[in-house]
Amino acid sequence: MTDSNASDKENTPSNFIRQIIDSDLAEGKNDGKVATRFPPEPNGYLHIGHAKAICISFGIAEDYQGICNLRFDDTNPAKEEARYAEAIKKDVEWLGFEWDQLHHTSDYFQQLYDYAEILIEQGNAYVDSLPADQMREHRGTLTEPGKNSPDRERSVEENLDLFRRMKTGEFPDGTYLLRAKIDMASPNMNMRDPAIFRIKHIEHHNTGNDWCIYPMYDYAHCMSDMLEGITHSLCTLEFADHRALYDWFLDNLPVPCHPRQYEFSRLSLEHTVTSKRKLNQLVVDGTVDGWDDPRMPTLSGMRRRGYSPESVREFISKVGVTKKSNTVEMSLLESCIRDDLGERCARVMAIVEPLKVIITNYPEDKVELMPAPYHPKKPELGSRDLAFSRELIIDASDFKEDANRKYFRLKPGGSVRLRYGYIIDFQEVIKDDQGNIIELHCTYDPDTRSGHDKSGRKVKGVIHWLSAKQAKPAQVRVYDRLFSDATPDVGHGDKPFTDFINPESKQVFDNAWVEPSLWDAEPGSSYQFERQGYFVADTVEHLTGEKLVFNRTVTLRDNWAKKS
RNA sequence: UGGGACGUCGUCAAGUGGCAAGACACUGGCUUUUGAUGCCAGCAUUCGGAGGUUCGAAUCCUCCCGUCCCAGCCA
Repeated sequence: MTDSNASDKENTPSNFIRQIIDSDLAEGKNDGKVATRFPPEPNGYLHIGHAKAICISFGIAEDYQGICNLRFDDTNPAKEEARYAEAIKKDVEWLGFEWDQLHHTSDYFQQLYDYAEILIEQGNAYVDSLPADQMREHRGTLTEPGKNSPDRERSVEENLDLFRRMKTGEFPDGTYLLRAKIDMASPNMNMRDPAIFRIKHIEHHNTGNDWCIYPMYDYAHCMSDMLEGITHSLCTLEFADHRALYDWFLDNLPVPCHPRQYEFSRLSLEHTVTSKRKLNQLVVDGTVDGWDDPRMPTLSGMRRRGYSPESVREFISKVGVTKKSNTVEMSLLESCIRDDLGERCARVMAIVEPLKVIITNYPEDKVELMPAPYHPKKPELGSRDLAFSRELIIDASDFKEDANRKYFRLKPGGSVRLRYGYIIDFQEVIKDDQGNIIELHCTYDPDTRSGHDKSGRKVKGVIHWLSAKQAKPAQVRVYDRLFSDATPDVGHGDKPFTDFINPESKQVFDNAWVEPSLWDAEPGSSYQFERQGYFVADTVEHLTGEKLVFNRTVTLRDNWAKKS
């Protein structure tokens, strides 16, 4: 490693933003410093798209030995709440990042106000009394220039007087508006005399009733970046048109530095939606059980689903950073979590849909202990003994009455190996009056005990199982994609995205059973249920040693299921 | 119809004038007491299209086509 700027850079794929920073550093800009920020509005929960923004800004700060601030962009008290800010902090920390400074845009309200007076004194801002609807008419359209407001040539003295009276609360909401005086004919709509401060007689979660005028995003954002000494202000593509305005404020005001804004494309994921408004709708409509429902692409939902922060960061790294609109396949995310969990999770036995199996040639009260390692490739994870007895439970899907040759689990006339146990041979299927399968009768082959096989028998199928008497009851929730369509909110004309909700996105199994070792499972701990997938003990409803509740994070890859 | 941005494998994505990385997905095969994992192999004669410049173009130029974003006193 000869590059002095980088600590971990070689582990992170480069991208156009890092190339810009590299060349800025090479030119000696910003005294060789790199400062970024993550500026969420505390009006909702963070989702996987925000994870990308977080990883980019915090990741760059880490790799270039710079700083990254967390800043709550709280300029609209009508929508923001302190509880969201708390949730956001938790999510950022969960992802494994530490902010350098914690700020609120509202901390800068006084400075923002003072700079606005300078703008007025310069003749670069004016107080407008145009009602909202007329202002819209004056703005023009995408192809037609706008018209100047009648108040545009108000004197500096009058503007200053009005602005100060706006601040003191003399006027009701919507009566006056401070606007930048730029160009009503600009082809860039953002430059047609944009609003700087509006009147809102609303209590702010951070500043209380100190203010009744609040700055707009475009003004507050560039100025906050400047006040914090941000060097690279990284945001998503839809703000590209705002860059001209971002620069206009900084170019016209007497400021000590001029941060540069760069835009990257937002992340979209197949079979879900990433828009706070739509996610909120799912919560409000009761489609999901809350912002942290394991089906939600929110970070709190993914956490509850069992995604690890490492897997999310790996996913974001693999997705890359470009300016191209993109929609990533769910399979990439799933492969990241399988990789991570597969490496470190204990393998355990669990039965989601039980089917009783009686081993007819096994003594009534006999119990044998079968040693079973927790991980096939990591002996250091240890092992436990599984009880084997006359009455067993297997998964209903591991028996099929009319199975073809390709099906090599249990079937009439067939044999199967019980993992870490014996080979059993099918004898009889027992049904009730309605023809429902009640239980299976099988015999075991004493010569086939796992690790002590004297029979030389080879069977193709291996299934997981539990001894009925020792097993612990559990609830298992099986989650699947929230939407059946890959892009529920794109390309469906007038059809709302809610038309594509997957009715089977959540299945609850109340009669599930797990091996005794899971009695001690802590909330939030992950396991591989052998042959099924990765599951996590629910952080809300799972009670260690009392009530077991597991959520399916992701299935195991299953080539056989795909083919059939 | 104005402005901004973008078009490289099914999905992401390297590539910055010298002869198309990688990942996921997919398809074969080997190993396997998880139909898992692991391993091996295959998978863009072509970069939205058409011209042009050049010994040489995904990279430079011209025109065309397509997609996304912008008309909040939201961020």
